Amino acid sequence: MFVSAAATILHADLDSFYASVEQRDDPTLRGRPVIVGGGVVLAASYEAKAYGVRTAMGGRQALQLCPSAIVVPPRMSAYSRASEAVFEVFGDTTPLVEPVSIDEAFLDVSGLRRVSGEPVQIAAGLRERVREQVGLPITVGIARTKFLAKVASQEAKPDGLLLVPPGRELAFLHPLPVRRLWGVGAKTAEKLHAHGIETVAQVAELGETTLSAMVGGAMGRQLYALSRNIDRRRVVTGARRRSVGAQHALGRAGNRMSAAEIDIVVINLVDRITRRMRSADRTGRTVTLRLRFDDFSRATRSHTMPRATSATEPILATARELIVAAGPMFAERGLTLIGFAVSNIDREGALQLELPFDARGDPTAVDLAMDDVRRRYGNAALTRGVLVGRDPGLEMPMLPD
DNA sequence: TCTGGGGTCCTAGGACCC
DNA sequence: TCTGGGGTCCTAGGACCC
Repeated sequence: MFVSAAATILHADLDSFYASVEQRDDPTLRGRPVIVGGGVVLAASYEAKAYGVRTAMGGRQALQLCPSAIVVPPRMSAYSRASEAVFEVFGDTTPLVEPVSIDEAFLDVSGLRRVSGEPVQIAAGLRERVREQVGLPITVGIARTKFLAKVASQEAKPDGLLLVPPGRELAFLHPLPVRRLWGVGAKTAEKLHAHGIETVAQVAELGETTLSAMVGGAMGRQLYALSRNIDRRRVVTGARRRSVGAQHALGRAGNRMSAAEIDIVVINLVDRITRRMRSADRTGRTVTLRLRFDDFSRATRSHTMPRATSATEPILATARELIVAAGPMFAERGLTLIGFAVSNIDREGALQLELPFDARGDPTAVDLAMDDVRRRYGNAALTRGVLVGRDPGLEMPMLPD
């Protein structure tokens, strides 16, 4: 008989992260409803959540629900430092850590049994250390799959620990509402509700074809798998960012901004983005302009440059071209937000070799460079690549892929 | 009721190439 | 002369997540 694997995937998720940092740093906020943000709620303490306050809710509505709430402005650098400290604890627990966001991660603790004990003990120790060393509450879910570990941590919040034992998975999962399935938001839930589907159990009764007809191909396949707890994704380290972006909400004032004022915003955004790209040693080819208007409708415009870069100048030039092309929409629809993102980031392992000579004329040098790449990164790095010389017109394929 | 800032992935059409 | 199918890349929009 098939013997099921043990539950060794942890999903660790800090509780009301920003609000918890504020309560940690200011004792007068402890035990009281705290809202981080202003225009919108970025985070709410559990005391505020008890009044119905939710993340992303408008600030005014939040205060109507909870008039006694204390609103504090966000301190992003404090949250970054707290996050780093927590991830240090993660890294001490196991080398297999996959960050999900600033306040959550997956940890694979298989193979640690002899050194550190059972996953439940490891998780309990992790919670204790985060509490003692960083001063923050954290919830951990444990299961055989990433998806279920995440569902478990959601169920265990706040300040909890929950193991879903192998064999008990579907009994745990099936009574839950469809919104708990990863990727099911308001729209998809609505589509499912329209067919009378409210619980995961009801999703699991449907075939893949039926589901795909309801919610689209990829989502259908995903729902089919998740509702049966089929999730083969591993915990992976070192995943790379696929885009770097920044945005700025203008509010109603956006309507009255001159071209020069808009240009200042554009310069600022591009500068922030390219600085981050350079410090992370990333380059990108596609610049996307994101716009939002009075009625909250959105538009995007993008342009792909001939070569990946992190230099301010070409990215700013592209950004300005996109702004000029989109200009007519501003007056028409009332501009309220400008954002940019640079994507098409160099793939992991993809390398760009800069050779200080015409590579076409010196095959030996190319061979040497390729040998160097092989030594440093292995053959996998050579499946595809581009050689770039000092002459911008020089670009030759290294291998046909 | 009023809505910030940072991301990921999917879909679909058109251009272009073989 | 008239015709097919497959693949990649680019662009725009949308849903979702924290």
